[in-house]
Amino acid sequence: MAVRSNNAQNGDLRRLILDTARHLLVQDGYSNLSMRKIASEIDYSATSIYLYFDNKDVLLHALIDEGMKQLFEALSNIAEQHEDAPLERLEALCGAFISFGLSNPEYYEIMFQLRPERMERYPPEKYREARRNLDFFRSALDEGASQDVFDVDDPRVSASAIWASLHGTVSLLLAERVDVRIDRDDFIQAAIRQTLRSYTRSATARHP
Amino acid sequence: MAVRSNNAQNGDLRRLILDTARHLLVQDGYSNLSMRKIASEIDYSATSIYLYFDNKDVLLHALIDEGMKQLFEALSNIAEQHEDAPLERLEALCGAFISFGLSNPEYYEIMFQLRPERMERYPPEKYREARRNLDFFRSALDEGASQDVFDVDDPRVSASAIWASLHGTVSLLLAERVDVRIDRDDFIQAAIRQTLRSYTRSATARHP
DNA sequence: TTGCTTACTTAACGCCGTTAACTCACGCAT
DNA sequence: ATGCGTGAGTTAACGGCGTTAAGTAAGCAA
Repeated sequence: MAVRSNNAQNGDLRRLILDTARHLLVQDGYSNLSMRKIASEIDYSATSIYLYFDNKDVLLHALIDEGMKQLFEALSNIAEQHEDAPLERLEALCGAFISFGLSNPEYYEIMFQLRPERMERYPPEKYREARRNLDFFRSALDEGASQDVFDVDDPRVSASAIWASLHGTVSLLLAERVDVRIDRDDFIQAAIRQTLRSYTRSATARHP
Repeated sequence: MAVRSNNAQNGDLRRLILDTARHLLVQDGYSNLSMRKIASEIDYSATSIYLYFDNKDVLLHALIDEGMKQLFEALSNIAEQHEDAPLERLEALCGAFISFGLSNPEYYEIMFQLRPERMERYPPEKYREARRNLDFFRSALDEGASQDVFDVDDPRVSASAIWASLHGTVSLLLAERVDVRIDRDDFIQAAIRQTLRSYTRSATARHP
């Protein structure tokens, strides 16, 4: 209870739970994150958490949301650094996505790697927000296409395909599934170059 | 115990466990697969399983192995159907990989989506075997490069990058994370075309 | 017959998410 | 001042999990 007085005055136990959950997630990983641990970390009973979150999934969704916002910030920063150079922007966005995943593996796991069967369906409003991150890629493709830098059929589909490629790259790296004899940065560069090369209209153009 | 007499004579309880595990995995998914359920399914005590498998991870590895062999079969079949057409072969391999993932989601999950922290490190011999699957892609690139069909720097790296792209595609589809407004097959085709286009040396060649 | 081995079971430990029932201090109306 | 409702938090319990330690019973060898 002495401990408890550390807490911000009162009423925001919810906030405290969320902060602690984030902290434990990053420290111990998703698979070691439990309601009981979160509770004991802040000297409350496990059931207290249920006063503020319906269940573990809901708590998790709140964390996912934080992660999506962080990713949005990262991509947003990158995007405005290359405002009128779609190719460079797309390349930088790819790098930023991968780097976000590699620097925040625990967030990445809950954001993109949890199968839906183990999780309540992602609520639609949040889903929409999560998709904003994809829009950075779509816009870059769109603008690039109109400037004749890119050769794109359907930017929405292509953006998703790019995302898939980046997601695979991050996933394999996080799962340590890439051949150890392959240099990590070489692999990342190859993945990005592979992605870009598919859409860049070469100087000796494809369309006559 | 009446039930028990159904079993193959004796001694191959190990086999029975494995078959039951596979069955339950496919039926209920990885997240619902438990030692206790496997045991109760075959009317043995949960601890019996430990007479044949050191722990759940080891049992899982045995299942992963089965999956890897299945995938190998699938890719192998495809590869020999396009023996001397590296481009068509690569395209077919991509399609086969994705189709394997989508038709065997539970296998796919344990084979490629489990994070290593929740699993004992994949034993090196099995790791090597798993990598044989990647060799189909590497060979296609290799042969394609020597026939001047592909423009490849390092086939080992490129094969991994292709794999990443395919893995991302399957993962997003299985996790139902692709924009619902995008047609599933369009997405798959886009992903494959994106991958291929990065390596195909266009008729109006890139290198002068 | 005794004793060893093999194949399996029972009981238990310490985790987990979650529910139901409770306590108890505070603020308010009487 | 007294009683009461309410909100915030608790304890106890349920049924699940992986795993270990100890026990048991049948079969076989000497």
